Amino acid sequence: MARRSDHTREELKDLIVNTSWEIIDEKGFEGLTARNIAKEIGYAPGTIYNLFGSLDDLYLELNGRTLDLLYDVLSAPACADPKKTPIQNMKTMALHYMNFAQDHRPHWLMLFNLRVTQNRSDAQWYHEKVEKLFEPLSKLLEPFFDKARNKEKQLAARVLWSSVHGLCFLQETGKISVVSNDKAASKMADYLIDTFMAGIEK
Amino acid sequence: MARRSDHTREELKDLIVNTSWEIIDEKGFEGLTARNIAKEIGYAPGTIYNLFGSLDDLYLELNGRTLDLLYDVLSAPACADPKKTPIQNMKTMALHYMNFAQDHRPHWLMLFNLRVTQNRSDAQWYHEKVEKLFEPLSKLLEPFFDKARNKEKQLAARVLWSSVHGLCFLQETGKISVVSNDKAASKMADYLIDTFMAGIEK
DNA sequence: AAAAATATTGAACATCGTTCAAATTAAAGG
DNA sequence: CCTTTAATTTGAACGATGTTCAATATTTTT
Repeated sequence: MARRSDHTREELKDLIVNTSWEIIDEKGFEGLTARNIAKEIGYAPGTIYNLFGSLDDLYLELNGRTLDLLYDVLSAPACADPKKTPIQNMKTMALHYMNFAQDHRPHWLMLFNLRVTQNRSDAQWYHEKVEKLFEPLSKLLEPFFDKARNKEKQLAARVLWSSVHGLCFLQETGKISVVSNDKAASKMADYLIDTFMAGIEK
Repeated sequence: MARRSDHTREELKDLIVNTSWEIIDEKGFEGLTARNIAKEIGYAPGTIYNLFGSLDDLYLELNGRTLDLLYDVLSAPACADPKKTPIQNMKTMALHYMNFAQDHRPHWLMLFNLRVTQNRSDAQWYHEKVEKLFEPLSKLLEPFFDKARNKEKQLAARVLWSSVHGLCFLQETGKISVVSNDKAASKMADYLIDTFMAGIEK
């Protein structure tokens, strides 16, 4: 039996989240079970329920981490290179997003897993992380909208973001196979950005 | 025990699919279990496995139906009204898609459920149904591309379709809450279509 | 009528999320 | 240092799930 002085409550929570993260990396979301986590951290399954009310709460925590990582990727300097045009930066950002989806596939998929946090009105902090996700793109859009059209800029950011995501999701999950070719996905994103931005400039 | 002369093999298959469809309507995808179906049709759970190798096979069949229904919606005359501009028709089509997602929510969600048919290279007939989904939009795009740019038209259709879907998905699942307002989703679709098509016309 | 072929059954298996009384460990009081 | 109280950890147990497959029941063939 694990001694309760082995970890503080907070340490244990971190341990569970970290271990869960690795399990997802190795075995995918399907491999993430209470018993699996327990075995890995050397505690009993019940312990997880002492720290997290349910696995859904743990999922939310994990998704929070994924959102943080995703934000880091989208807000990287490479996506806001002053030597490049905003449109070029947008394409880079879209590419980064798609690479993120590939590199962290199981974690990224988990964000959109319908089983996870389905009927829960997600925590406020979660919504804030989501909100932050639109900011890097919104900044790139600034040159195209004067201050009076700030609302439209927000709209454009969300629409463009969702569109790129839509491409990425259909491509990555293969549910509605949008493209046959593998590298064609980024080409589609480029086409979307070029066309959409041309429409805005008009 | 159900007598085996009650239904032919094909009748039984239809019975299972139809009953499953209703269960999903009433209880959502979570309520669709082998035991639930069996109880409803008056057979034992094992019978389902005689007709469908696994529940995944049944899911595929159900998704096929949803795709058929969705095609009917997108190819409705209202979405190709000759008295309206192609862009107006596109907006109608997008609205129809979003309404479909709302009206047949559990079935529509099932199309993108990651649990379903994950590692299976889906049947050919399934891919054909998916392929057909792009056609109505592709037709509306025809006036904007001459014959030499047919490839680009196909690309545009897929990009635009995926983009609208991306909006709809994020909105409907609430995973990445794109809009606060309820009816704002269709407004975003309109903005996307207007801007994207303006970019194409340029 | 007997035998062969086919269809149906439902108990059994492994697994899941989750609960909670009991056991264990740490802290507080005397 | 011992006893009592509080907090933590446990793991068997519950009700589910998808799936299997020997046994049973039904139909067809001989």
